[in-house]
Amino acid sequence: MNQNELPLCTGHHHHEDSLSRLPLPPREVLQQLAAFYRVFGDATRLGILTALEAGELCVCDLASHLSMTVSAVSHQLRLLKQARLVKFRRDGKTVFYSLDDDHIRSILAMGQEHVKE
Amino acid sequence: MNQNELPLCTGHHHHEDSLSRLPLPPREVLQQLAAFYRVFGDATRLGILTALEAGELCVCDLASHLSMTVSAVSHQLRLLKQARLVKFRRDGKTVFYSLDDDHIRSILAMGQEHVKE
DNA sequence: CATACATTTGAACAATTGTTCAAATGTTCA
DNA sequence: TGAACATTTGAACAATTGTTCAAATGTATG
Repeated sequence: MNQNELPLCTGHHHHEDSLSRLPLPPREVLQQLAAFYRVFGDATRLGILTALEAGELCVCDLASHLSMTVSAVSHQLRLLKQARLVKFRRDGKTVFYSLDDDHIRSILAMGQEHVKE
Repeated sequence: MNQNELPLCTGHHHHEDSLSRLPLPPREVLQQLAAFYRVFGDATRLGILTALEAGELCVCDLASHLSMTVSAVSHQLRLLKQARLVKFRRDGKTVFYSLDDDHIRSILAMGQEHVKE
């Protein structure tokens, strides 16, 4: 940050008081929150998530449904796992993925509603 | 995409039927939706948005509150404007930004709830 | 008009991200 | 065990992103 640029804000502006009363969430929390939203910020991952609204699916079916490489889908599934948006179970050779909880569904629905406007 | 990799999915798996009944949203819609979520996927922008929950603020106050360059904040405000998450009005030399509607507030609240878990 | 201040903009840079390809794991079944 | 299939993983690459710096725009006021 430029040391000379900060103090130049001399004006005591409209809602400066209420601002000083509002604590800025710690940087770590903002990063964590941003990381959460970022998981939804990719068309491939949204494709996976909306497909999983139909029920559990294996990697292979997801790939053919999205017309994407199995590898690419698997990489994205790893992120979705880490973010706890999907869960999985293994049945023999195939691994079935599904939405982790209904919370995810409502988040997806809300975004879709906003885009429609 | 690898042409040889797609047809290798020979298995007729668990919910393949319900999948074929679920239309994949067109790529354009998924991209649009992803772009929307992506706006929330940055700590600086989330800092701006949460600060604006206190009321309208000028660029300069936002910058000092976030301990960031005025320029950096202005760049991010441009994205927030484009995504229609914030609106603004000019009063003399200063420009006041505020949340575009209460819809944004509920989206922020929902994310915060998820992170707390 | 000239100066000062608030904000915006553009170019450049490092950092992050998504996909691909090739190779490695698991798992079943003959 | 060995062959076949489903999935995962790692390295590499292009594309995107956020910040910085310097310069440009507005806007009020002497």
